[in-house]
Amino acid sequence: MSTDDIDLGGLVNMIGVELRIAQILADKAFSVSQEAKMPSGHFTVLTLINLNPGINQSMLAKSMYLDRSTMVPILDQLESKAWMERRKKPGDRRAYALYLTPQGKKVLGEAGTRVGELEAIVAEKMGPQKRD
Amino acid sequence: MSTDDIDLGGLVNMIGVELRIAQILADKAFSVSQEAKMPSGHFTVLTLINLNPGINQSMLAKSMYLDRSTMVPILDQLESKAWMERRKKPGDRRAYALYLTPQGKKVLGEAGTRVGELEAIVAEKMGPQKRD
DNA sequence: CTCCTATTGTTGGATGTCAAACAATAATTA
DNA sequence: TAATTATTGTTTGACATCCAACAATAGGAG
Repeated sequence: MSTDDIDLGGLVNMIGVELRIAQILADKAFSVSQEAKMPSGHFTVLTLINLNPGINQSMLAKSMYLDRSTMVPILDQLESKAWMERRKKPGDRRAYALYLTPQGKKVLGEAGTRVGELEAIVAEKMGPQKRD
Repeated sequence: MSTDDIDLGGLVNMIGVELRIAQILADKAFSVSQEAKMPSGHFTVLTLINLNPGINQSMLAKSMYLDRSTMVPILDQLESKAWMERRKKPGDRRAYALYLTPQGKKVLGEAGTRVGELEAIVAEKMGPQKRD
């Protein structure tokens, strides 16, 4: 019995399930191909900080649809690699202002060039009907 | 500073990120609206067993793009609710054959009627460009 | 038949995520 | 101004998921 023999019924047309499968495939393709061992989420974080220097953690989390608390260990890791840093925000003693370090910008630049190609591969892999 | 003010750069066009956001919204809408407190994955499991009576755990996991090991606790829960059962498979002493119980079919039927409406709501919420 | 390989379900460890609670600080209201 | 409410970053606990390993069983090669 191969996977192709399974009756998916109306399930294949349910939007939630479709999206779920598509996202899993996209994530998998990304992590497999990325030799710079950076989770896809970390790459997104670096990109957003680069585009929005001084952004705080809550806004960053919101823009990625992640919880604030989820952001904390991610930023801890990126900061321990010295790819970005938390600076105290002038005018709000609760918040941090996030900035990429020079090393962070360098890493982001190198990884970024590969992502364009990868997206094309993922799009191809999903097939035309799913991508559309 | 609202979320709308964040510069997403080319990120919005990256397929992986788009899918991720779409799926999160879909899942959230599903779980919020579902008064029968069943995670969306559990609903999918019941549907697939219903459509493929006697399917084994590995095939089920494969068809949902989940690991075999992930399936175990899900089935444990569904079985403890007496919504489906593991029967010994004749001819293969390693595998289980999965079947819905009468209660399981009843629950699935009730939940199923609501899902159609929900999918439409999710599609609406995402907006036409994202859905397409 | 006998060995070797593949498959099935399971466990345990690692990671990613969320939700709830918290203290510190900011913003709003009375 | 004083009191209340909201926000920020963090910790903790609960899940979901993956991967690697395992024992039991099945299938194939010799």
